[in-house]
Amino acid sequence: MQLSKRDVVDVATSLLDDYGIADLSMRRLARELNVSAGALYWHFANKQQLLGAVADRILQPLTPASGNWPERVRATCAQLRDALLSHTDGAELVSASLAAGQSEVMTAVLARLAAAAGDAGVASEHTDLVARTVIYYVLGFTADEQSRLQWDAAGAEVDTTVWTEDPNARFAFGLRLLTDGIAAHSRTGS
Amino acid sequence: MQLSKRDVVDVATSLLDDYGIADLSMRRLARELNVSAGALYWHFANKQQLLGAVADRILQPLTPASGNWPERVRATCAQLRDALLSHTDGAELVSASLAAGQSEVMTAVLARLAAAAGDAGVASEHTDLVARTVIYYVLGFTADEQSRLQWDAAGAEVDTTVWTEDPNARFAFGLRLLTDGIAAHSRTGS
DNA sequence: ACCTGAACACCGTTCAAGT
DNA sequence: ACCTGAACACCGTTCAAGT
Repeated sequence: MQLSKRDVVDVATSLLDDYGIADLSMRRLARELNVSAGALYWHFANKQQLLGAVADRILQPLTPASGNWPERVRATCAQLRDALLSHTDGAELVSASLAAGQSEVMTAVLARLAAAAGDAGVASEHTDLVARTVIYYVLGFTADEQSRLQWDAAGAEVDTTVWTEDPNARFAFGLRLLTDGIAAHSRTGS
Repeated sequence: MQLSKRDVVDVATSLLDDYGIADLSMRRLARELNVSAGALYWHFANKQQLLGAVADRILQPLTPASGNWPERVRATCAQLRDALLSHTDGAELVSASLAAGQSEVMTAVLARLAAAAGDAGVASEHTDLVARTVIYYVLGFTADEQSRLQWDAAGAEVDTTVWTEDPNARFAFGLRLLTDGIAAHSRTGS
């Protein structure tokens, strides 16, 4: 049976879920697919591009939100965080793909957030930066949260000093900071 | 001559500056130091820890700022960004070390920002999150900026679509979003 | 068009043995 | 105490050759 891009990405995703990003190698993926490592390079130019396709698979569940701009920002960020938390090292993988410019879905999400910023009254030359700032927050927060969750699941007694509050509430609080900041920059208020 | 931790970190930093993080390997570093690769493991438990030491070296120039809380936040962020931009892949390296919890200086910076948030009137159970949110922004923004700069220096015609504005002004604008958001959460106003 | 097999040029980490 | 040398178990990528 011939190898399809879809098969490759599916198996890569399950490898990611089971063993994490550090063990997601081209050679191991090829072995899992019963194919030689070189075969993957017929379908993908390099590993970065393959990881970008996995990132897009992870981000598939994201759909455009409706409502006023703060609702749309909150919904988009919540969807993004949920998608990242659904896969081992999801935040790390998507961050890397964003940095490499290899995720098309991420580009669409950025555009969605920039449009919301525009509706908030942010000047057009700044909407992209506002969108990126929101994304930096979601990726940073979720990468942190996920590494703690995974450490924890691995049986370590993570310091619970002041980390007692519900992660959802913490996430919402940090996001509120950003939406309040955006509102302060708008011509019309929230 | 005996190998000292300082020598190792110094040479690692110059290797980083000259060839980037992808080429900063334990074996290459050992070669540069005229030592076997195994020797490094007498001084550092693993690569992550060594990279943490390099991160701390990069962050050495950071000093506690003075002034009212928004001034301290701005100064700290400006210092951080400057330090990151002074070394090839600086933002990427420090981000990784922060995630791994291997940078002591980063812990100190976080504490500084949390204190500023406290002065802004943020409730004590949220100051750490506010500090982290600011750090996510600086690291995200600077990693973006640096990858564009380095792509550019490598001779590529990066799309200059709406990217025309001064990076310093863009950085300040995004940071303003955050400080405005913090001010909105304070009991006392800015 | 799609894939294999072998090669190239590397990795991080460990550890017995040496000085 | 500090380091070497060799080994273990891997990497990403290329490319002539096969079907």
